[in-house]
Amino acid sequence: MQPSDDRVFAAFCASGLWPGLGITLAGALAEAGIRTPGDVTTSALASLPKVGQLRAGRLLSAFIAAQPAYDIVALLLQAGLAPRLAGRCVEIFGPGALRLLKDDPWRLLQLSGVSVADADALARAALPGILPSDDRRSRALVGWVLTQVARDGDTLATLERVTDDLLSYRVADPQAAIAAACEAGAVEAVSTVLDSTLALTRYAEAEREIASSVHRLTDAAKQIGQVRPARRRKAGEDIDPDGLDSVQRSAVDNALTHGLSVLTGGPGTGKSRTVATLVREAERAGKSVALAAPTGRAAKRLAELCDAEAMTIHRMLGVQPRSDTDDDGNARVDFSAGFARGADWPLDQDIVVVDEASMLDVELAAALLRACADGTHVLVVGDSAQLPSIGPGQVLADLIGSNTVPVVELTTLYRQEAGGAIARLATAVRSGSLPAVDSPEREVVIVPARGSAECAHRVVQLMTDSIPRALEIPAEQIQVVTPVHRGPAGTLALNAALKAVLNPPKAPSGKGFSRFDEGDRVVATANHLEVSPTGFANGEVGVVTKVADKVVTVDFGSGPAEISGKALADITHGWAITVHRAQGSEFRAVIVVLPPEAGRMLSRPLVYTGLTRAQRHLSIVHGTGPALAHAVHDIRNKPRRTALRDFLG
DNA sequence: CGTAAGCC
Repeated sequence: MQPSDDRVFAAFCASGLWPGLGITLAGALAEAGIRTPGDVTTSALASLPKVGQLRAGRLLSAFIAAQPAYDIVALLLQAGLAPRLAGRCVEIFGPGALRLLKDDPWRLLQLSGVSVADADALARAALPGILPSDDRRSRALVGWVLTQVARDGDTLATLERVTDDLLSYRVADPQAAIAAACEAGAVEAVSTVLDSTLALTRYAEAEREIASSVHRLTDAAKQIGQVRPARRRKAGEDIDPDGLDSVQRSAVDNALTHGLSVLTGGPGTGKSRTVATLVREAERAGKSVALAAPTGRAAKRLAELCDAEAMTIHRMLGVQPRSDTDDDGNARVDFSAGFARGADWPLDQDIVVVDEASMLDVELAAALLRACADGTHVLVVGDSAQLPSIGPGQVLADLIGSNTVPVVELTTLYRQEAGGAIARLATAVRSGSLPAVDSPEREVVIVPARGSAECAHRVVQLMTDSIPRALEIPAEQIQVVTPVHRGPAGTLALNAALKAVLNPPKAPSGKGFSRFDEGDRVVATANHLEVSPTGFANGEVGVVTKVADKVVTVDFGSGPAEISGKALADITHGWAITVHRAQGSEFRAVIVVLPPEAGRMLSRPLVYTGLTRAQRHLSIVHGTGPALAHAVHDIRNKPRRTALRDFLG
C-alpha cells in the first residue's frame, strides 16, 4: 500500500534530511499549512516563525535539492523501513539512488546496519512479486556475508562458511551465487595453503599490494650509512654507547639495511628508545625520517619520545576527502576516497617508521607502502599481542609470521618495575597463560565480585578509598579501564558514580552550556590538533581547570587546551575509559574491570592491553566468580583469517 | 554480541 503524500512528507521533514530545517521548524510546518510537497513555497515558508524571505528561499532550494532523498523516503516507508536510511542511500549511490535501488533493492545491504530482512522488505516494496530466489539477492548476499566476516577482522572466509551462511538465508544454489558474485567483480576466490577461500576484492587487492610492496622495497633497498662494527662494551655489559642492548642495536641495523623490517615487543622493552636512536643515527647520516602512527595519540607520543615531528598516517599521506559538491552545493564528504601520496607522488623521506602497527588494517597498510618509493626503508613497530585493528586484517602479525622480513623481538624489561608482579602477569598473559597472582606487596590485587553491580561498587571503593589509603596512590593517578560503555560496569555508569564521589557538581545544574565542572577528569574521543594552544589527541586524558564563557579549559598533561564549540562534543568524562581507548596510554595505577556481561568479548589481547596500561599498581575487578583462572585460561585467541602470509610467502 | 581510527 502506498503511504499518503502527507505521511511521506511528515516522515521526510522529521528525519533531518531537509538541510536547514531543524526539529522546531519541522514541528511548525503543519500549523503553517505546509503538509505536502505542493505546499512548499517561498511565501508559505516565509510565514513560519523567524523565517524571512532570504531563509525561505534557501529552504525552498534545499527542499528541491533533497528530492532524491525524498523519493527514497517514500519507498522506505512503503517497505516499513526507517526514513533516515535515505540520507545514506543518496550519499553512497548518488542522486540516481532511487533508480539503482529499484533495479536492485539488495544494494541496500551495502549500508552498514541493514539486515537481510530489511533488504528483502525493500525488494518486495520496490518490485512487487519478486521471488526470494532472485539472482540479484543471491549475489548480493555473497558480498554481505563476506562483509559480516570482515567485521570480525577476517579478510577471508572459507567456501564452507560462505556456503553455510548462504543456505541459512535460503539461497538455494550457493555455488551459483558465488560464481555470479565473482563474475560481478566484488568477490574473488583466494586459495591459501590451508583452504579454498573467498575474499571481498577490495581486501584481497589490499593484501596483494602489501605483499608486492614488501618485495619491491626489500629488493630495492640500499644500505644507509655504514654498518657499525660491534661497539666496545664494558665487561659483562650488553649495552653499547648509545644505551642500546645488542638486540635493540640489531633492530636499528635492520632498519638501515633492509627495505622493510619489524620491531616488536611488549611495553617497557625499549621499542621507543630504539626508534629514537634510529632517528638520531639516520639524521647523522644525512637521511630524513618520517614518523607516523595510526592514531593521533600514538603519533603525539612518538613525537615526544623521539623529539621529532610525527603525525597520523592519514595526515602523512595527505588524505583527500572527496568533497563532491553536488548540483546544489550540498557538500558530500567521503574520506575513504584516497591519498595525495602514492606511487605517483611518494613520500620524500629515506626512512619511514610506523609505530603502533598492531592497529594497521590492510587498506591503510597498502596505502602506506604504496607511498614508499623504491629505496625507502620502512620500519614497522608494534606489539602484536595488543588489540588488533578495527578494520580487517592483522598486518603486523602476518609480517612477523611470514618469516619473509627481518623481525626483532625485544623481550628484556628495562623499567624499574621489571620483575614485578605486573610484568610477570603481563608476560604470562602475553603467552596465553594466567598464573595465580603472587603479589604480597600488593602491586597486583585481584578483587572478585559477583555481578556487574558489585563490580561497579568495588571500582568506586578501590579508587576513592582503598588504593589511596592502603597504597598511598591518590585517586588522580588511578585510571579505571573497562571493556564496555554500557551496563552497570561500563564507562557511562562508572563515570557517573565516580563523579558523584570525586567531584560532585558544585553549582546546581542549569549552570548553562557545560556538562563539565572544574576538577572533572575528561578523555578526548577525537583528534583536535587545531585547538589552541597545542591541540589534543583522541585518548588523551586530562583535567578540567576552568569552565567559563563557553570555553572549557583542560589540562591534558601534554599542555592545556581551550575547548569550545564543536570540539566540546569530543570530550567525555574520563575517570573510566574503555580498554580500546586506553591503548597507547599508561597510568601509575590502573583498575581493570571485567564485568560478567563482557565475558563474550573477553580475549587475550583485550586483557593484555588492559593490564599493561598499569605502571606501578594494578587492581583487577572480575565478575566471573571464583572461576577467574578458568575464565582466563579459556580466553580465546582466535587469529584472524587473512591472506597476507600466503601472499608474502 | 560490543568494541571502535582517521579525515573535512
